[in-house]
Amino acid sequence: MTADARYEHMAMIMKAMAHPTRLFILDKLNEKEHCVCELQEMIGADMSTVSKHLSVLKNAGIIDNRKQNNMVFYSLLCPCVLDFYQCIVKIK
Amino acid sequence: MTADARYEHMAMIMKAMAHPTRLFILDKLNEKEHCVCELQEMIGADMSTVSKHLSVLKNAGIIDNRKQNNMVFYSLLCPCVLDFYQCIVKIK
DNA sequence: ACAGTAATTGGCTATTTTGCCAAATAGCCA
DNA sequence: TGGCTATTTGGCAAAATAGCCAATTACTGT
Repeated sequence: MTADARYEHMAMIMKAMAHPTRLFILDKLNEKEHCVCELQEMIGADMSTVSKHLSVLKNAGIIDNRKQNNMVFYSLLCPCVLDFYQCIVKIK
Repeated sequence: MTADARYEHMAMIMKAMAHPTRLFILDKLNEKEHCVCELQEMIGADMSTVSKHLSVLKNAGIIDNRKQNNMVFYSLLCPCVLDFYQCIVKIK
């Protein structure tokens, strides 16, 4: 993997996280898995909007999902992404 | 600071980092400070483009600068932002 | 099969981001 | 002052992103 490709890959993952709603979602999934409707309730946006946020995180490889009955539960694959929070609070 | 404001703030900082060129810049500044012209040489883009990338990082509070003669040297304020790299390489 | 709930997808518009060029600013040296 | 280099800023067009609505898919229970 070239250096360029590595920066592209990292940027893709960071871009996936770089949204207030998606950071909120990651925080919630760090506690336990949630279905889309639970997250929608907490966020208050349209369900399609929440679903699209989730697919951004899934495409980046940060979260995964499983189907149960007619619901889809999402879970956090890499809890380490949240370690970043400690660094960020030190900024400014 | 409300939870919403915290997510906004974190997203702003992550968005500032979420670009291949800006991640490259942070990597270089982690070794030592650099002037804009040195970074431009390494990156190969227009100097105005590099300057704008730098101002995005500066506005986010991640880097700082100092003037020396007619050059501007940039330096990394929060090396901890690079700790994130170790987490990202584990993804996918 | 039918109705109901959960989720995703397509389409659309508004907003933001990106990166170039050109112009403006600032500091150096002769 | 004038010319040179380094940097920033404004403006613009292309591309990406966000979030809503409507339509579709999928699974449940009757």
